[in-house]
Amino acid sequence: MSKKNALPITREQDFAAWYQSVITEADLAEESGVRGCMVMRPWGYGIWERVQQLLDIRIKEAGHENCYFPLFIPLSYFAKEAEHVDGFAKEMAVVTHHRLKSDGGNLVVDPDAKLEEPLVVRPTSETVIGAAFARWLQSWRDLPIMINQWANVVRWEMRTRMFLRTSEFLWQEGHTAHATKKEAVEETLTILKMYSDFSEEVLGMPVIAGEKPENERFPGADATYSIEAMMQDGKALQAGTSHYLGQNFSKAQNIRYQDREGEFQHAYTTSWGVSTRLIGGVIMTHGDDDGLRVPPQIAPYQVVIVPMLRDKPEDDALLEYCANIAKSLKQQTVFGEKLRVQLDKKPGRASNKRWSWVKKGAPLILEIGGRDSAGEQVTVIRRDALYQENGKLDTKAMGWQDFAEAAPQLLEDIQHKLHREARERLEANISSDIKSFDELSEFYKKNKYAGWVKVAWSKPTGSGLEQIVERLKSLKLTMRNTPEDADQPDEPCFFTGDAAAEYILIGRAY
RNA sequence: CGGGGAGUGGCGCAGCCUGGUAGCGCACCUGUUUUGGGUACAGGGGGUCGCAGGUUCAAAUCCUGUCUCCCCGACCA
Repeated sequence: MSKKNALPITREQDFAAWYQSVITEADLAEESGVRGCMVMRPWGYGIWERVQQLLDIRIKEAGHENCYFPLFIPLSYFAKEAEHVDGFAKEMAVVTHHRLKSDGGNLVVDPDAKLEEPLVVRPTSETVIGAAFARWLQSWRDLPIMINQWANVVRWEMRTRMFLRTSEFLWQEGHTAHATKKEAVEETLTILKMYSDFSEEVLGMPVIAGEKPENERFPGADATYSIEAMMQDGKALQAGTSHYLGQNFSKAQNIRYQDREGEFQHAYTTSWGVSTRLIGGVIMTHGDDDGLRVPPQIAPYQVVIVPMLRDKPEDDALLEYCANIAKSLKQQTVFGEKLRVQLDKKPGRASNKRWSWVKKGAPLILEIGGRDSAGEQVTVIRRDALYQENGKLDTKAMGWQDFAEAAPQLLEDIQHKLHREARERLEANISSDIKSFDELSEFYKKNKYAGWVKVAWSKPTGSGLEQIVERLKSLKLTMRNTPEDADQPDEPCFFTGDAAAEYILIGRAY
């Protein structure tokens, strides 16, 4: 039976257009008129705030403190780390003047107000934070330094997509300095684990954590680790990265200290971040043809009450009934926090309001009309299970007190169900039985949503690596990462036939 | 940055080729009707056509420049 969906387009028809329509229809964000910059609307920003709150707790529990560094970085700071500046030079926004003047009614940049030294709008803060580390660090007693900041950064990308790659984006960037390589590597991996757990547990977004190949490293890093999520079209999304920077930045920026013997030593540093890109990941992990499905832990509202108002005097009594239920629900605890409830009092047809909450992806929607209040009931809609088998909307009437008691469990069920669904999809779409390049080519030609392929490889460097990258590129493929928990391969290198060093995941990527 | 497409009331579009100062659907407002599932009818408000310049008696329509968005490519912690 043909069922009408809330979105104008389905994932099957056109995944990219579907993604755009979720963002529009769920009121997550919109274009701003400035290239690659978006306005985040309350529902979209509310999800980001939840991500911030919950991740911030974990960052602090892991021993870091928050602080804030300036948006502008003197151009000269970038000159110090050669690889780093090479990596970012092509995408930096630069401030060169500090004043406008009126020229025949038009505002123009005042050429007399040129800055002595141009200021870069930070694309990331290693350089400015490194300069601070150099000041802060004198003695071995000052280590480790473990800080984090929540900030916006700007990268002038050629091609932008809402949430996935915007010119300006919001993120957290952690920066640490340690006395030993061992400690710094441990920190890098601790954060990788933190990101991976956060993604699975809070976002319900399954990921593969592992090390990026050399060619995908952060500019200036000795090692880059990532969590890679699989979108519903089978493409990979690099959802978070953790970098071991070795002594590259500390040597370039003179981040050093005197050890117990009085000798000068350079510190070992790390940096790591996740961004608003996570929201793009959540959309493409949990969204369906009726819009977004927000995992309860990050839903700004977990239960939305839609009263069936009729613009008549009896509305007052209905609203009072709903307000009481909202009050009672708000006293419930779920995931260790107070339940978040919204009573949607906006005038308008209940059915319109319901579909708007469906599209936004509120986990539980309660529709409450006169018949419900008379029977002390509520009508419950689960966003993760909208339809019955016959294609009709699945609504279930419950006593309101029963619902209030059951709500925390229902929300936990939804959280787990979304995660499990996505986890199964991830696992089902990693192929490890492809053994030749021709097969690989055929595989991605045949399957629209092919997912990833796991192969053994010899991990060459230099031109050997370059060749592999080029061959993969011809199929629009990239190496994602080497899964942390992968075994040692007992088969030859997929690309060269030499002895293999490790397994690596290959896929198309955002 | 290269190739393609597009910018017309809040949204989606027609008009542009063959210049003559805007039209449709949805949304919105008012009224009536209806109402446990995205009600129906009637009436109404709102735009000078992305921006700038040019051609012309006259420009949404032609020309030039520019900005933004979408798709493909290159690029991409």
